[in-house]
Amino acid sequence: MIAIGEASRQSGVGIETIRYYEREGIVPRPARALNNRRLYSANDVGRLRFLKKCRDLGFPLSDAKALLELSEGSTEDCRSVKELAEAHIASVRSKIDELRRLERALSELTANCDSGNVQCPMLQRLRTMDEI
Amino acid sequence: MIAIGEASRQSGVGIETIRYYEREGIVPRPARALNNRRLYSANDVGRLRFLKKCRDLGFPLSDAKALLELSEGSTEDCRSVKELAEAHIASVRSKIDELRRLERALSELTANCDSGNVQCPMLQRLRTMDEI
DNA sequence: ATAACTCCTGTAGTAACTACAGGATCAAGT
DNA sequence: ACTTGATCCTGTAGTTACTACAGGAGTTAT
Repeated sequence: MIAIGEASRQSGVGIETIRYYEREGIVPRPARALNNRRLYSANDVGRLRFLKKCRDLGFPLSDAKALLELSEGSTEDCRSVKELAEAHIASVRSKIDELRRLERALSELTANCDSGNVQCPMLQRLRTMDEI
Repeated sequence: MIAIGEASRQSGVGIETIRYYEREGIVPRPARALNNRRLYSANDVGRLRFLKKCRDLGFPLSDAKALLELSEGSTEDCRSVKELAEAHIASVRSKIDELRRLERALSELTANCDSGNVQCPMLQRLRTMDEI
């Protein structure tokens, strides 16, 4: 059983974040030492690592929590997992599309923007354009 | 001079958001009618529309504010505008790259995830994988 | 013994809004 | 004149997922 700092090091989840997950009920309350300090098992650290990976993959915390629960269920409901993951993939793809449109719009805006102008063409377009 | 609801309609910026921008000093305080209601000029609406476009383009509000101020200066500093815009383009591009990597990782994770499994391969990988 | 470290609780701050609560005022219809 | 519904006001709290203290207590190393 290790202290919170070591659990943080081993899982990659910040100390404050671990306590936050506990407050929010994302992870169960860990054991406590006699001096009231939190004590984490290897299992607890595994949970934190799992959450870290989900968050790194961009899943919202609510999804990460759901995946963790699915992962701890007796029979893992693969379909639910896949549904969550595919919804997330779709949202990632639509974000990519959106950002690509943005990138193009921005590139066009800056194309004529040379220093030395008194009237900046980019600002002018921003003032007058109708839609992005 | 129009009321806040009409300014909201004409600019596309929500009523609460307009008041928020006022509180935050992003836009100047508008005139007030005798009954204390806010009154917006065409100029005020123009400012809101400008901010809306910047936000739609993904500029953080602080950048949107800076661009608005540049846009209202006597000589528009095109170089400052371009710098802001190019930094933003760079951040958009890096977000796109990140999301692409994410998309690939997610696609791989779900590839073997067929319903009916008792052990979900995606969850297993999430439990054991080292890095995303 | 003292310094430096880690831990505790609890609160507040971040970005950019959004959603009320509780009340005042206004416009339109009867 | 009166009522109904829309709009407006201020002020506060909630959202997401943390992050950063403040102020105190216990632990470890020299």
